[in-house]
Amino acid sequence: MIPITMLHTPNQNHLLAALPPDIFQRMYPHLELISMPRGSVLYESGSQLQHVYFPTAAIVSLQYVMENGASAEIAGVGKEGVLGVSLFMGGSNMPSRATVQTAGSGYRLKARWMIEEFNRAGGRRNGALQNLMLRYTQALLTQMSQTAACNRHHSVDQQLCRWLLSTLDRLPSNEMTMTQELIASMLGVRREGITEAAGNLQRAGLISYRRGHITVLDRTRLESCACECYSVVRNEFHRLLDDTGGTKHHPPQRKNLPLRNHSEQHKSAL
Amino acid sequence: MIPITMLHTPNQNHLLAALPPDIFQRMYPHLELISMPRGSVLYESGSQLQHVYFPTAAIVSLQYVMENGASAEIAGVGKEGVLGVSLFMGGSNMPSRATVQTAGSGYRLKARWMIEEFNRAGGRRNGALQNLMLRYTQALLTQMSQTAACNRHHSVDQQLCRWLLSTLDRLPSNEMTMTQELIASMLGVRREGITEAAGNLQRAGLISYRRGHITVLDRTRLESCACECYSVVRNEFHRLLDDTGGTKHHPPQRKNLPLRNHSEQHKSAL
DNA sequence: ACTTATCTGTACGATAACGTACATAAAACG
DNA sequence: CGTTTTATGTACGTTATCGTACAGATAAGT
Repeated sequence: MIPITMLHTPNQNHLLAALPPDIFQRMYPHLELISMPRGSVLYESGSQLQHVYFPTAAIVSLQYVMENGASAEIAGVGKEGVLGVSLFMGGSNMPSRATVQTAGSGYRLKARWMIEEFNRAGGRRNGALQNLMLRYTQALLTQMSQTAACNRHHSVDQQLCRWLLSTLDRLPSNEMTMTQELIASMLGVRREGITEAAGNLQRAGLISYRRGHITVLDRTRLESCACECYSVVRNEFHRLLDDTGGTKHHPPQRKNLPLRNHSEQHKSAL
Repeated sequence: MIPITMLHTPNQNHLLAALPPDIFQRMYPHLELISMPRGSVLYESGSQLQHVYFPTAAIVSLQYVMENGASAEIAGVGKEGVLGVSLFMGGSNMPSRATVQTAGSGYRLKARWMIEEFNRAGGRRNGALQNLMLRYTQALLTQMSQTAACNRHHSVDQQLCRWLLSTLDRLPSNEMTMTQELIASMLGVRREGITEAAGNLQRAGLISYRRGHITVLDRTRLESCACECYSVVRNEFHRLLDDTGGTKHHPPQRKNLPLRNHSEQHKSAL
């Protein structure tokens, strides 16, 4: 068996991979590999940030927990992102809680180091790290906006599709370890609602699952059952973060056609 | 009558007012006073940003319009904020549309000037403008998160209260010019839903209204009918932006008690 | 003053999602 | 192996919100 340390390198995180070599070299000795077991909390809402986290294999959920205990995921972060943007945005703590949703690993960096490097000026423009982090934050902003609109207008079925797809994008295979209960708490709905929605998808042959394991069988059809929110967010991430540090412009990648939602009939394809 | 130009000065916008004198002096000649009539669109989703806007009296709504035409406000911006954060975040266009919700005026600044000043390094740390803008963006992020969670879990009645309060905070008086139709499109609900919710509030004596004009009569009780979201966002804005440029820490201002929401009985006070 | 446009009130069936309760099934554990 | 825990399925009444339709009321326009 290959030693586990060989399986992990910082540039499995897309942001770390996109850094120019000189900055990465400077950062490297400060990067600390950590494992992120499912359920662990990287930081609580309101607590002081000690580190920023760059997931490589793990998926972390930013969720807001309301006073009555109800919760809702407002964004997900995987290998494409970083946790703790508030650190360099000037608030020293995050407004939400960060919980590991899919176990894996990642790298972390001390808050102080991150802040200093973020504020380091590179020539007449600011540093590439700052540039990258701000672009990521902008993408995160889009993700949150879309979540807000999605929560307002789209059905649980559509949101489940959206969630499955964006989770899939952060995973190496088409199988995920995930209970319906957990998905329900992400989407902020009842567990029974997920049972039903997932049942529909399974009957239609889009996914299959067994006690905590979901396998996506037909990604294309899953996309056509999801609301527009999935592709809007994905396209924005590509637009902002695909050209790694360059200045050339990307046109919007592609645009999914409208599918089905609250207002129209749905489940027709299920 | 006092000439209208006397009524408008840049520092009616809190961000402009919080700038250190030297930066403000440099910025001043580039600030352009504009009027923002209701319904005008400062920018469309996806369009290139030509300016950033600092409202003084106007209130602007960031709303996401879905493919089927349904819309939802994801954040509001008034004299406490700025429009066009994407500009310095690295995306050159916004993901949402910015519509003037309450007529008024504001100042704008050419995109190029803003970007250059944003990236100007001040000593070993970056400029105060950058610092301020990032803190504001962080507050905006909180607002969006909260909107997402609120859309998921809170009733129309609660959301109306929340919306009225946050609008009130951006106005000089306790009266606003606003139709139910318009509020409905902000909250992303039916107009009839607002008629009912507003009727409840009026019957309870918290507000009074007549064809497009709403007057808040009892702010305190209105707060106790709103969901926690209102105070969470307000406190975060204070925390991040009240100590203008200083480094001292604010504790959370105050914390409203839980009130009523979907899960509990509501309308009891109405 | 009269007409027209716009805004507000009300009603009613439809429906998505909820809360609750309990049954079955599949893992985990001893 | 059997027992316990955990995950999933199902059912049923309740509720918030929707969609639609239309009536009355207030402001604006001519």
